[in-house]
Amino acid sequence: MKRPSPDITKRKPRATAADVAEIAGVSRSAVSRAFTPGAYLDQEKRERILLAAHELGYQPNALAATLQGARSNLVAVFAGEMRNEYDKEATAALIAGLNAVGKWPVVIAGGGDTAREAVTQVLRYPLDAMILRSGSIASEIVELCSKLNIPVIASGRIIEAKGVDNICLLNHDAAALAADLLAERGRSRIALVGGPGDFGATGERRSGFLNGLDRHGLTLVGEYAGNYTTESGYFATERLLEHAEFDGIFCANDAMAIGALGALRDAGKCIPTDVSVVGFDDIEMARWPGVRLTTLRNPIDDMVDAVLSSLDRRLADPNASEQTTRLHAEIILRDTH
Amino acid sequence: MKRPSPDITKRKPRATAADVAEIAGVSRSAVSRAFTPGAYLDQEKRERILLAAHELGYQPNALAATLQGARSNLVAVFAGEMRNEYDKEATAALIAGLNAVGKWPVVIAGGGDTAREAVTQVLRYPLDAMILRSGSIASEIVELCSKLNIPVIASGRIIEAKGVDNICLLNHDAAALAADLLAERGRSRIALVGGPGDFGATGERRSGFLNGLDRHGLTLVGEYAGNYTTESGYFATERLLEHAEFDGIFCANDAMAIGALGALRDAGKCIPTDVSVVGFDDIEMARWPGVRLTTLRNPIDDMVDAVLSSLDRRLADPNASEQTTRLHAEIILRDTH
DNA sequence: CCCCTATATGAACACGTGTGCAGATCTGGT
DNA sequence: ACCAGATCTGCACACGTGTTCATATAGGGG
Repeated sequence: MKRPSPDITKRKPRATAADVAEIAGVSRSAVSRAFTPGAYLDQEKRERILLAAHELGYQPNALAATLQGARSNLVAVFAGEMRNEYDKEATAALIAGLNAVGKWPVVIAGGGDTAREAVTQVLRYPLDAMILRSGSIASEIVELCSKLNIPVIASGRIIEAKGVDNICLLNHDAAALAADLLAERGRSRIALVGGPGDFGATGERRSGFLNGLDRHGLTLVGEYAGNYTTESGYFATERLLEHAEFDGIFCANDAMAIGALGALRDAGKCIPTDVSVVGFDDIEMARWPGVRLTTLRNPIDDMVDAVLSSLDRRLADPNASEQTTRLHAEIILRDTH
Repeated sequence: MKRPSPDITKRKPRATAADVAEIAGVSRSAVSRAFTPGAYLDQEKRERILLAAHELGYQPNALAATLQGARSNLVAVFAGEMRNEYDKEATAALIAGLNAVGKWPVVIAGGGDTAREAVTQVLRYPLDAMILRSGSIASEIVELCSKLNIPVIASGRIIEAKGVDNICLLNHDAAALAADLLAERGRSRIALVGGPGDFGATGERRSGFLNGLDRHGLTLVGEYAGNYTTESGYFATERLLEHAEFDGIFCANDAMAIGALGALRDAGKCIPTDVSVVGFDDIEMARWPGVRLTTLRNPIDDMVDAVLSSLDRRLADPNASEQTTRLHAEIILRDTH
């Protein structure tokens, strides 16, 4: 009954297989086998062990198991700043999806130096994979993971690197659909609220939209860049109203489109009679009464499915070649076009 | 140079301290010491080791360290369904806060049986703590954690149980402030959009509001329960407009208040001239142009600070007595009251 | 020269688990 | 009664780490 460490600040350690073995009157190996389906073990003995385990709240320590080569089932998710609604919805769905298949997401939020340090620290754990939902410091992360043989899955942007799987929307095609929509409504004086240049999808959506307009012989009458927040959409639209006359406007995401709706209404415009508004993403808010935004759905469920299947593939065969999955947007017609 | 397991499906294992020791020409112990600040180790040798480690991308396996009694720094966060904006914002902030102090959140989303199973699985890891942001299956979780000596911190609801710390807003007092606000504006015919009964804060906010009204000699002219979504706020307000005449309305959260704004405007009411609207939480959207909702701030930063300091306290002294931290709401005056 | 101390180093152990191995027991067929 | 095979069980090892322990080396004061 010796207590090697009478340190009062230390928590009583959790029950171990040896503890269970003792009170169940069996060997430690038997306890391990009781938790291993298909292992040879007397039925009556197994029940006795599980009962004892339940009493103590014992479960095998997943980390100790890792040392024998078992998968950790821990997956790092680098979520970035999550400043806009779409990012939050997508991350929440991804977490739920991982949970559903028995993978446990260790989530890193934020950016800059804090995130860099966080990623480094998290890599001290034996991760099954790293999922990137933010592009910041991506190349450093990829390099670190590659040294550690940790598969990387990028979602929402393309990262060209060895061993990185990509899941990304066909932004170009989707934005072209927005142009079709406005043209078919007979809109001819079109404005654009774009995004910041440091995000890959911004350029794809812009060029896709311009391409689509071109197919209908249309060009932009005005353009202003926001930063994907609602406030910036409001502000951008105010500026556009000052300098140009337009009857259709495409915003590179829904948050900005909702800002645009506010600015147009405050300016006395009637939607969609005076101006058609088309957004991008189909966030929850776009469905709300009083908003009912026409938009292009950036399909979160498809994204999660693709990430999970990519994860499966990579775990089954670590040497599998890189794979890029491109997702298709769907037109959602509501009341603003 | 023997390969005990030529299994092609198995990933090449990460570098270990022994690998680093070999290429640096030192003992394995020296490698461990190189990563332990303050340990006796020749300066030149330490540099050589760190260089070799960097080359291999080596970092000590945090889980193996756990076996010697080190903290895992893993913290489970049970986030629930995250159906409304406030939950998403609060969870994102909590994750970022944990990251900032070197704790790594393993996030569980969802509810029901899936969540129950998920919690059980996650408890196989040696967690530093369990943070609850959802009340569903709370009592089961608390019992499991108590057996495993894992401290539990509940945020957003009070859980009366041994070893559980609580962080919770003073909902009653805050809702009473909303009543003051409406009364001071001279509103006399007041309606309420409440929440579902299975959430503790709902009752506190309702009784606090009624109490506040009573202090001004006012009573409700109408009441309808929503489910904390914007759609339900819109619907509830429509119903209230059918059956009662009111000039002030309090909604138990901002999402429903925003729905109420939509319903009131669609009914031709002018805000705040005809009707004052007060929400609860101060989500990001409440600040948006075109919304500018008057509301009561449910202070996320304070919540995160309280959770972190509770975590600190619990880790420093596992036998510390339970602690309940009550947070204060702040009145945010904008354009709807 | 010796002695004491501060510094440096590697061997060995402990942590909790899964599993290979060898031995024990049981089953059923001749 | 005997043997082959199936079923069961415990011992011992490996996994990657931090730390104690004993030992070795260097430095400084007498």
